[in-house]
Amino acid sequence: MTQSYMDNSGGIGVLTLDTSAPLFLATSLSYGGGGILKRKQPMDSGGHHGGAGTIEFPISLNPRRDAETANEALTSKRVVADEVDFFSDEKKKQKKKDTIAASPVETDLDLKVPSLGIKKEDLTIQTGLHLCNGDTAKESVDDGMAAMQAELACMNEENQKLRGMLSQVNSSYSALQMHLATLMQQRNRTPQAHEEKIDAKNGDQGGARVPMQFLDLGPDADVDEHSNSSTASLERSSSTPENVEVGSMGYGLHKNEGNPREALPTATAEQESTMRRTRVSVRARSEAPTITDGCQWRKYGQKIAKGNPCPRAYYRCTMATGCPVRKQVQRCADDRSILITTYEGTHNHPLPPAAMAMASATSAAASTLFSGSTSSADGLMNSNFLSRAVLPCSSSVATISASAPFPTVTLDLTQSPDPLQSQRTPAGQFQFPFQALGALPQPPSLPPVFGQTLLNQSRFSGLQMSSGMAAAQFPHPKPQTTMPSSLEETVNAATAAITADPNFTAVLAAAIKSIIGGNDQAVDSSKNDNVTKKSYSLQ
DNA sequence: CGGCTTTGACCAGCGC
DNA sequence: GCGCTGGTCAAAGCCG
Repeated sequence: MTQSYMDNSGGIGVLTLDTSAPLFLATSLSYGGGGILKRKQPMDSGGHHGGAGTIEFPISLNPRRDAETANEALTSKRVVADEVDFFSDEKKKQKKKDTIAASPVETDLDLKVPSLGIKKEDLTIQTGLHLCNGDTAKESVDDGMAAMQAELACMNEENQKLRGMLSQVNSSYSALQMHLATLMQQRNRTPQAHEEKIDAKNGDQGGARVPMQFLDLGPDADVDEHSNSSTASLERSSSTPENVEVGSMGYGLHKNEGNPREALPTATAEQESTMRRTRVSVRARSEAPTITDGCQWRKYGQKIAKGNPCPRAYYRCTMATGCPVRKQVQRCADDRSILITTYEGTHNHPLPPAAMAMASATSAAASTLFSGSTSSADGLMNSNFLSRAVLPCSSSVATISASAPFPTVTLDLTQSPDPLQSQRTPAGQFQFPFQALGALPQPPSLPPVFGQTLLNQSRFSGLQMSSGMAAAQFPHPKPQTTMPSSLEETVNAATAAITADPNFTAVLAAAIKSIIGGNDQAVDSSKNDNVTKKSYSLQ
């Protein structure tokens, strides 16, 4: 028996459950509201049952929707089983009469599924019968019933497996979130010591203490209340998952004008200056002139740069007067379909959730660059983790260039094995994957924020796999007790990163905020028609 | 009419 | 010092 979990990046995916158990009836169950639960049981031409069937139902990339859909799916599968039982009990006699019919029979039945809240009239079951005539028909009916019983047993077993997997993921999230919370609390307990370190560090410079913060997740207007540390932001987000509206809360990436105590990665003035000039380059495939990053930009110049026939366009942020953020957009000379967007500077104003995605990503990348020695193992690890946690939706690579005039972090989103991962909108516009990530509300049963991060990680790490790859990677998983190895590795990597580098919290916070940031686009994400499928195989 | 894009000019940094 | 290059400015034009 094979289960395939197929996902897409646009909000609707398909969970396919392939069953090798022979089935007699071809049933198709659908319900309203855009969802589809479909069981396909292909029959051979001779009318005998055989071959693998598939059960498909939609799964969104939306964690909350995923959880809900998964629950629905589990419930729906029971519905299928129940209805098949119902079918057996109530219609069996009539069914046997109908088996003489030579062609498939489609019967619409009104169903009552109170647990799903589905209107009776929206739920129909279509049953196709492929039967032989004569004496073989009765045998086929009996075989079919037996096969159906076996199928029901298999489905029940699958339900248990899926529930086990869901429970496992939930527990993993909870454990990791607890770990994160513990680390955050430890960090909060020692701000004074942290400040004293800063004082000692600046003492030789005449006591002039320069607020150093590249990554600032707090709002301008309310520094005290929001205590613009990523820790506070993270905890607040965790504690109030229902009100996670980054934009409305005034969160944005901007230069810290306030309390140095809240500076996360402390740095020298030289470093600060360097960080202000630090650039984050995003490579993505897009037919659109620019990527949709949520900010408002005004073009102020265009140049033909040396070595690239494609002109380089210069934009500056116009969301607030005096915002120093600028970006350069240029197509790759080697591959014109690749759009290279380079961001520089930090916003001095709150950002809309959609813009938080990119801003957080770039800021996180830049912070990663300066979170300790970039040449150290930590730095490399963080960069590696950045590419996995901040940009888990693709096989993106975060690289740091020291040869450029200014330090440049390059996030390559073009190396996905599946070109659809580039999140192109129907209009061909590229949307930063974070928006797809951020568009995902919290699963109700999962811990907020961090759990979502990991959920996204696991989801998108899966997105990198083709069906074959997935099958190869998870040939015989044991869903009751283990989670996918990629998720496990990612969790381990996250844990190691957190424990290895205190500055990583800043990066992590930005990454999490990135994912939270685009919540308002959750609806839009479902409009994405581009389907990127992943597949887990359960044997 | 305001906002935006286009585009040539200007400036600064850097290497030779 | 000169030339090259990247980056920015600002006037002109376009557009809704």
